[in-house]
Amino acid sequence: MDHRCDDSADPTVATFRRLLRTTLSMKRALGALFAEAGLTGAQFHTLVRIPDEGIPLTRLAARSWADPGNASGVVDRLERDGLVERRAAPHDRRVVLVHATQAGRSVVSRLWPEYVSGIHRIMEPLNAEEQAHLNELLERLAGREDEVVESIAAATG
Amino acid sequence: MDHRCDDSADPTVATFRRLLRTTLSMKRALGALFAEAGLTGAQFHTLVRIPDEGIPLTRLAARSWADPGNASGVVDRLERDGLVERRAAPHDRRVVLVHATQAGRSVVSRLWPEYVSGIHRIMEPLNAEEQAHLNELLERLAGREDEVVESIAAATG
DNA sequence: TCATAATATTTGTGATCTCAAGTTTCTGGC
DNA sequence: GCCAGAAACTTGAGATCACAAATATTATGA
Repeated sequence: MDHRCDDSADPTVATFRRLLRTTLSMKRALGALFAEAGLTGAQFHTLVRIPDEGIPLTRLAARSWADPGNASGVVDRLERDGLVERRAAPHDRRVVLVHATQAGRSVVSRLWPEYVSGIHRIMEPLNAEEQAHLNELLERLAGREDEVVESIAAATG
Repeated sequence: MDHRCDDSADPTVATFRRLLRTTLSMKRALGALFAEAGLTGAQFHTLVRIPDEGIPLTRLAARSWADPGNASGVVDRLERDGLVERRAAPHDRRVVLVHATQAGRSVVSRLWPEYVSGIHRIMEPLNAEEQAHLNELLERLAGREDEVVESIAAATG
């Protein structure tokens, strides 16, 4: 089926595939960083998005681009490892507020500089102007979806 | 920890996050297309990479950017659904050649045009020149990694 | 007030994914 | 010819992800 389904014949498909491929290899590179600290990428990205005041689980899920059901599991494991705790929300008994523990905060503080420098290393082949251009192109591709998600999240809290 | 870990303060981190975010939403959009045919994205991308002559599983894994262990499971499920079969390789009894069945070929033939048009719809916000530029930027980010993978794969077969 | 719709979370299923063994089968060197 | 080392797969554990069903709670409208 190669003769019929040759994506390299279509530059748009080739670009799309390169987008997936590049992103995947970047995620793998960063994963090694998290692994040193005993975290997964999902756990780090979830933990990092918890504000000091705590946050409803569903809103946390939106902030980390995850399904609420998935976020629940990630929080389970973070809680098991003592990095996070669930507290009841005073105004609404349906809501579970997720808080970072002291341990969780310190893990993030320790990992954050490495995370940033890791990303800088990954993005190094592009200068600031090119990165800005990349950002603009991606922004147009994503459309307005993140604003939508963010507005839903804001309405929830 | 928001005050300390504000990614929007660093344009490089923001761009990186946008890359992850955009790619994720694209994958989700395409997933809906595959679901109609009873396939997952991994299954489609694996199936599509099987040449008519068949291909060793490890090399197929490299072509679909997957771990061999991972690809083995995907092939399990494709085989269960009758889209693929495993055959012994004549020259090396360690090797399992993965072949697409007639059913597998027809699924791909049917899905391929929708796949391509779906990608074109996703990439629509960018014109050809912008897509080419995006491709070039991503290519530089990915470095030479895919050439390396491809060369390893070629040496294997 | 009360039935009903909407929300917030959890739980369960099926599929991936990464990584680390474990098994069988070559290959190269002595 | 024999054995250590490499290669091709498979299998298993732990975690994620997409999705659907179930539960608890709050908000709404007649």
